[in-house]
Amino acid sequence: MASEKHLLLIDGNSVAFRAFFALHSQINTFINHSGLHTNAIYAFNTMLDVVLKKFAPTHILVAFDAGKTTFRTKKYDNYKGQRAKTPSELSEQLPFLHDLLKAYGICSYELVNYEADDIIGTLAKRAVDKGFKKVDIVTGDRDLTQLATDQVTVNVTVKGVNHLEAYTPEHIAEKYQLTPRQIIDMKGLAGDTSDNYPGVTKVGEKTAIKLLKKYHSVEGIYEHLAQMKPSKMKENLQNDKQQAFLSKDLATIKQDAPVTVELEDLAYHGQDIAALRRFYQEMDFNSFLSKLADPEADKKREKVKFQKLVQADIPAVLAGFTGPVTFYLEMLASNYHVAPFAGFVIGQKGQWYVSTDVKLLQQPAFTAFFADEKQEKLVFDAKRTYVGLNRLGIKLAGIRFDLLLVSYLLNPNDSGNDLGKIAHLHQYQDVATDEEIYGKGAKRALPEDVQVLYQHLAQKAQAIEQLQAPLDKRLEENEQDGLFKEMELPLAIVLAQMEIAGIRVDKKQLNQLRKQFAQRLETVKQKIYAEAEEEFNINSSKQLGKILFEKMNLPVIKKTKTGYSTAVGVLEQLRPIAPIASDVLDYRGLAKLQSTYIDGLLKVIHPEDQKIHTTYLQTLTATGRLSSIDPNLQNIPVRDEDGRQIRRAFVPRQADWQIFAADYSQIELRVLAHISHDHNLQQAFINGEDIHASTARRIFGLDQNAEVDPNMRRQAKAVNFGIVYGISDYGLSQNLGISRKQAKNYIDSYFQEYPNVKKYMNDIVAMAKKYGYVETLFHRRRYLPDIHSKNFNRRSFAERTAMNTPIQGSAADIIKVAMLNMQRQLKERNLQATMLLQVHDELIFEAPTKELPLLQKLVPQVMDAAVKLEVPMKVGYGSGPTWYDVKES
DNA sequence: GACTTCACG
DNA sequence: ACGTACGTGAAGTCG
Repeated sequence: MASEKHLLLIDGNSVAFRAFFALHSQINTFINHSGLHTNAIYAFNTMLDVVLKKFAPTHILVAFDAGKTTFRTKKYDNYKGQRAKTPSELSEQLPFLHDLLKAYGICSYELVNYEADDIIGTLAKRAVDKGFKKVDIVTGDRDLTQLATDQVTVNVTVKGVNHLEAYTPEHIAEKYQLTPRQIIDMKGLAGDTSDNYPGVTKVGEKTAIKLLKKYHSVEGIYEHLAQMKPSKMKENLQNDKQQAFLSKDLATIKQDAPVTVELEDLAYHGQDIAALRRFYQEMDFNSFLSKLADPEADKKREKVKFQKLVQADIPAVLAGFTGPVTFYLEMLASNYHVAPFAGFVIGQKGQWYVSTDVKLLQQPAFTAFFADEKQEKLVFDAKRTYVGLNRLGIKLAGIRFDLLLVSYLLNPNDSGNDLGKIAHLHQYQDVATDEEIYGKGAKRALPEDVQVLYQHLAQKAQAIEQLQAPLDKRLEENEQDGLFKEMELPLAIVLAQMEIAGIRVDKKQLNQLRKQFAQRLETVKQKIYAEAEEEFNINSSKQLGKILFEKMNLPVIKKTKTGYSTAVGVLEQLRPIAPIASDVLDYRGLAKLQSTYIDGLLKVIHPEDQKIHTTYLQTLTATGRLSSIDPNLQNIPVRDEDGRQIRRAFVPRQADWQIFAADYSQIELRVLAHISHDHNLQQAFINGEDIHASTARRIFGLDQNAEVDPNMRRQAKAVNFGIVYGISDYGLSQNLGISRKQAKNYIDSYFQEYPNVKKYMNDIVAMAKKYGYVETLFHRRRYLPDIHSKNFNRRSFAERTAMNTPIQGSAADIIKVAMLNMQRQLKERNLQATMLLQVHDELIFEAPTKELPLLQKLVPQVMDAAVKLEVPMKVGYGSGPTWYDVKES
C-alpha cells in the first residue's frame, strides 16, 4: 500500500450559500471591476484554503445540485417548495466557483435528478468500500450528518465558513443520543422546514429523539403504536403515518446514485498557479493574489548574469553586437517627461551590460548606435524610451520589437504596463515585477543595494529578448503583424514627438479666467447659502443631498448606492420648482472649471518652456483609442461657453503662428455604413446629407425632402448614437426621457429602414460567440469572454461591446493611419507646422500663418485618404490665434 | 481607496 | 425578470 487515501467531499451549493451570507454585510465592497459580486467566491476560496490545509486530502470533489427537479420532487412536489429564490447576487457567482475550482485543480460534479447530498453519500460509500482510509465531508447542512461512520466525518460549517464542527458517530451520540442513521428517522418525524417536508404534526427534534430512544426507528414506532397510551401525540402519529414515512424517505441520502466519476479521477495534484492568478486578477482578489505570488518567487527566479558597463568598454561592446539588441531605460516616477533616470541595460543573447550612469549613453559610439535605424532594437515601451533618450539629447531609431505594445495588441484587456507582470502573463517567470523590487505607493524607491537594481534590469532585458520570438509569432498567427509594424510601432514615435513638442499655454490668460470665475463662484456660493439658510460644503454631494431633500424637502428623483443623487439630470428637473438647483448647477460648473482646468493646468505647465506635455497612453483602452493623462488634453471643455474660454489659453509657440485643427465628421457612422454595407445609410453619406436629419426622415416616415424639425433631429441623433453604442431600448429611453416602448418603436423602425445595420449587429454578436473576439478593420482584437456568460448583465454588456468595438476601434485605426501619414508629409515637405494633439477624431496643429493655406489642403486630404471606405470621408477644419478661435469654416 | 460628479469623443 | 447606453481622466468628499 503506497499511501493512505483520504477523500474530501464538499457540498458546493450549501457552502456557497453559507459563504455568501458570511460576507453578506460587505456585499457592496466585494464587487470586481466588471461589476460582479464576489463575496461568496471570496469566502468559498477561504474555506478551500482552510480545508485543504486541515485535511490534506489525496482526493477531492465538490458536488453541486444539478437543477430544481430531482427524484425527490417527483415523489413530493412540494419538496423545497417554500425555499426563497437564490438571490441574484449569489447565483451570478456560481459559474465562477467552477472556474475557481478548475484553477485549484479540483473536480466539480453535478448529476441530473440528484442533489449534491446524494453524490456525496454515494462517493463516500464507494471510497470506504475501495479501502480509503478516511472520508471528510464539508457542508453547511446538518442533513449530511447521517453519513457519519468510523471512516466518514461530516464537518458542518458554524459561523461563517472557516469553523467546522466535526460530526463523528461519537459526537452525534453525545449531541442527540442517536446513531447517525437515526438522524434520518428524526427528520422523518420532525420534518424539515427548509426542505419543506412535514413529518408528524407537533413532533419536533426533542420529541423525535425521545421516541427514537425507545423505539429506535420510524418503523419501530409504528410497530409499537398500538401499545402506546392514548394521547394527542399518538393520534398525530396515527394520522400522519404516511407523511412520516414519506419524510423519512425524502431525508434519506442516496448511496447508490448513478455517479459517473471514478474515484481515481479525483486525485488532487495541486493548483494551476497561472490559471489561479488569472482568476484572482479577474476577481480583483489582491490579497489572494499576493499570497499566490510566492514570497520565495524572486529567489526561485533564474538569476541573470550582467556586467557593469564602464566608459572605456563602450566601443568594443557595441562593435561586438550582431543582430537585434535589447535596450531598457529605467525611470521610476510616473511622469517620464520629468522623472529622474534610474539606470539602463543593454545587450543581447544573454550578455547584459548595466549602469546607473545614463550619461554614458551620450558617448558618440552610443548616440550613433541609437540613431542607426539599421541597428535593430528590442524594447519595452518604445514611446517612453524615445522620450527618455530625447531628454538626453539622443535620437532613437530602428525599433523592431516593443514588448508592451505587442502584448497590448495580443490582448488589449491586459492593460497593465509592468514589464514583469506582462512577462508572467506570457508564461515567462524569470523577471520580477517593479512592485517586488521598488515597492508601491509612497514606499516606491530604488533598492538600497544597487546590485538588486542591476539584476532587475538584466532580468527585464532578458525577458524582452526571450519573449520577442514567441510573441511575434502570435502576432502573425492573428494577422496582426501589419498592425504592429506599420501602425502602432511607428505611431509610438509620432506620439512621442507630439508629447515632446507640447502645447504652449498662456498662464496670464488662465489667471485672468481664474479671477473672473472666482468672483462669480463667490456670488453664487452666497446665494446658495442664503437659499439653504445655512453654510455647508456644496462640493459634498452628501451635505448637498441633506439640504435639498431633507431640509428643503425637495422630491427625490434618483438615488445612488450611497444616498441621494444630485447629478445634473436631477438638478435640472428640480430647477423649475427650486431656484437653488439652478444655482448649484452654476456653482458646479464653475467649480469644475476652476479646479480641474484652471488650477489643474496651471500646475502642469512646464516652467522652462511654458508648455504642457501630456502623456498619451497607447496601450490602455480596450478599443484601440488613445487616452491622455497628466494632464488629460482630450477633455478640454468645448460645449459650454464658460468652459470653452479655457481654450483661449492654448496658443501657438510663436507669435505669428496659428492653431489649426481638423476633424472627421461622423466617422463612426461612416465606419458603420462601410462595415454593414447598408445601402440606405451609405446613400445618405454619398448624397452628402445631414445624417441625423436623414435618419429622422426615415424613422419618422417623412418625405425625402421634408423639413425636419429640430426635435425630430435631436431624437434621431440619439438613435444614431444608440446604434453605435450597441443599442438597447432602455438606454435610449433614458437618454431621450421617453418610454421604453416608444424607444423600442424607434429602434424597430430604424432597423426596418437600415436592414443591413441590423444584420451587422446580429452577425457581429454571432462572430463574437463563435470566435470569442471581435476585430476592427485593421485586425485589432478584443476578446469578449462574457459573451457566453449566464449572467444577463454581463452577457448583454459583452454583446453591446461586440457591436461597438469594431466601430469605435476602426475609427481609432483610421485616425492613427492619418497621423502617421501626416507626420511623414510634414517632414517630407519640410514644414514648420507641428502636430500637437489628437482628440479621437480630430488633430490639432500649430503652424506659421504662411503655412496655413497649404495645411488647409494637405491635412483634410491626408485624413481623407487614410482609408478607402465604401462611403466618402468628410473632414472639417479651421484655424485661429488660439484654440478657442478655431472654428470650422 | 471607493464613490460621485463631470469634462471630452 | 433581468436593469445598460460605448470609450476615457481628474477632482472632490468621506470613511
